[in-house]
Amino acid sequence: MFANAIDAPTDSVPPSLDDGFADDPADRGLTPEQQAAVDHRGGHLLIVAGAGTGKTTTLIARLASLIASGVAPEQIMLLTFSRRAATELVRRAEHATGESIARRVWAGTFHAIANRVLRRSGSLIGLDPSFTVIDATDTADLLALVRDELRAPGADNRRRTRKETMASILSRVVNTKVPLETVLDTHFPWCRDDLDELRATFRAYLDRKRADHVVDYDDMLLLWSAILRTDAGRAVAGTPFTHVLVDEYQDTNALQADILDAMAAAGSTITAVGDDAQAIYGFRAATVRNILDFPARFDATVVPLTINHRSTAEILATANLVAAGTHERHEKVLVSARGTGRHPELITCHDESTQADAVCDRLLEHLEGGIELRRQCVLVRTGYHSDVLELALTARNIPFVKYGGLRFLEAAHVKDLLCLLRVVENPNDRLAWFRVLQCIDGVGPARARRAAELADLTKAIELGVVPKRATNDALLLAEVIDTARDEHAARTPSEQIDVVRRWLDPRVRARYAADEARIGDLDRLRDTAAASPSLERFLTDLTLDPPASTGDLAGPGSKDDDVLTISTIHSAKGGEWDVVHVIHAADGCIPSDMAASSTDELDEERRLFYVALTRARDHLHVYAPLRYHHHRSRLDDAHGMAVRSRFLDAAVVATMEETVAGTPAGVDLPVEGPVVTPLRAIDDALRDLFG
DNA sequence: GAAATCATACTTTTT
DNA sequence: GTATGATTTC
Repeated sequence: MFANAIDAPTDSVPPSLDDGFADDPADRGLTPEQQAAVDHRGGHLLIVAGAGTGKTTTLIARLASLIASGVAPEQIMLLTFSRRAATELVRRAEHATGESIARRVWAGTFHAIANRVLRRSGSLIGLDPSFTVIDATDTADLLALVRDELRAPGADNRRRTRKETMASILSRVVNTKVPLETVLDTHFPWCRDDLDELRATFRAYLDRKRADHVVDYDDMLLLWSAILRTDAGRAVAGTPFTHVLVDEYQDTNALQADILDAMAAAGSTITAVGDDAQAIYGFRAATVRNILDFPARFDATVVPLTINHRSTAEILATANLVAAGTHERHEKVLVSARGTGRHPELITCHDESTQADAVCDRLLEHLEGGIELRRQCVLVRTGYHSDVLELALTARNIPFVKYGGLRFLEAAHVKDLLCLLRVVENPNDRLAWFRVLQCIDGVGPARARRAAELADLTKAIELGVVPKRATNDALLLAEVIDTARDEHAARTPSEQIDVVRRWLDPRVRARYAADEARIGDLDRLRDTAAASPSLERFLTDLTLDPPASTGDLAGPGSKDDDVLTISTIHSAKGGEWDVVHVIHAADGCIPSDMAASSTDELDEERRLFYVALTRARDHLHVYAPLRYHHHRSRLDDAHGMAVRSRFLDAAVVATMEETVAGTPAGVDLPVEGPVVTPLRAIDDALRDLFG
């Protein structure tokens, strides 16, 4: 999955990104409304595409149509939400046009395209083109690092803003262009007292980033936008593109709208596609205003797509009712072109493990009915909601891949390796140095900071920053880095990884538990690196397109197997499945109790639920467990009572078929300990009798 | 003075 | 399972 969609698209087919049509769109006719969107010429265009209305199909057809009417692929920029979507779009457009356009169209996420623009034209604004891209956790780490440096000795020991929170605050400021003080007041009131320290930290962070030739996610957009605001930049990165197509426009932010503004000013015609009812990235400073204001801001033609080709009328009826509860929305009712089918099922489950069993039962029923696992999907609000289910699936030998919620790149040993590689690639990267140096026995934060400041390990050893007993170890590290960096040797990324691992592996084994599994992770990284042309590309691809599923790094083999998909709702955006199982439809899960404090947040949670429901083509099962384990709550280790999701109000439930799994609600069972079904309890009692 | 170790609290969603 | 703060050890 790391192959760059821009330059080297893969042939791998993601589980499902069909959006309205299971077959190739070229084989089907377009509806009149779709055709209108495809044929539009002249000015900017907004396609308001409700769920399942064939948005992707239309976008592909428009892309193909533009090329057919003489637009060179090089003049087209295609901005998508995920790299997976970009790869898939281009692949299908290629099929539709019969031309080899994959290497010619500029297709990718905003961030991936920004990377390409910055590598090429960053020097126009004084950016070293060999910069390193850092991810959100690096941003947080770097913020913590510079804050510690700023902190006066003997300062009070009050609890300070968490580093991840600092990163969120900073990101919101950058992406919304709203002043820090206002952002604190509106979104982070509990950090208000930290205003001064935050201001100073953000300034120091900025200086540090620039000095180290390091670029974070928000910089990618910010600097791209800045380049487009120079005459030279516009000439190189703007004017050459006569058409810019943007997918999922409802989930873009103010900065991204600015970029489109600049592209339009440079002469590009913008086509935006999106659905305000599916805006689910407000937490990342995306704003629905972008899509609502698009027609006025760009003086654009609006073409709505209202015919749903995906779901049965019953599923759509339920989803429409859920959407109707959103406070600020555009009135819009989707009409199904699929005809009638089964009613969505609402399964009230006694508890989490009953829920897991109920899901497995239905999965297998559908499988016997001829619907393969790959045509089914389990959707969750947060990654750990599927923990219990995953155990049950494993126990029943049902294979699955999980999308989203994966923290592979955040595992300590993985970060160790990546930082080591970053040091090889960019000697200025002091955050990477800081981490790498602490892998040396006898070097902690204090020494690491001083040595990182020098950004030169040999010099640090000479100056005695490293304690005597660690000198040999440090010399070995310096040698390994030099060897991997040696340009004359012209090593491949995999070979470079092998070189640094000669030093790193023994330390990973010594330092961490479950060391063989961790070494295995490093092996898999090594293998994926084999596909990258350079270390820089490997590192950049990894941060811009982190492994999204458990299968992404697993290597070949699973491609042809019939595998179930488990996904967070966020990661399922744009996907569709014949059968969809939405689990944990309980208050506190959906909506998440982390996001239930304001109307806006609740509306976003409701849209999230709507997105989940509208992924289903034929069968929709919604599960509401009445008890579940609060893994991470203050009621630690207690089984809490759950209430069915507030989005499942009486009117919505009336459109569904209600069933019960496990012990009916209201029967009092032991709250603690393993919950058993009555039959099992009887059997257990018998077994006791048997002795 | 700095590093290693222990104890405690916290854990949404993602480019 | 991991990040942070306090405590002990080097």
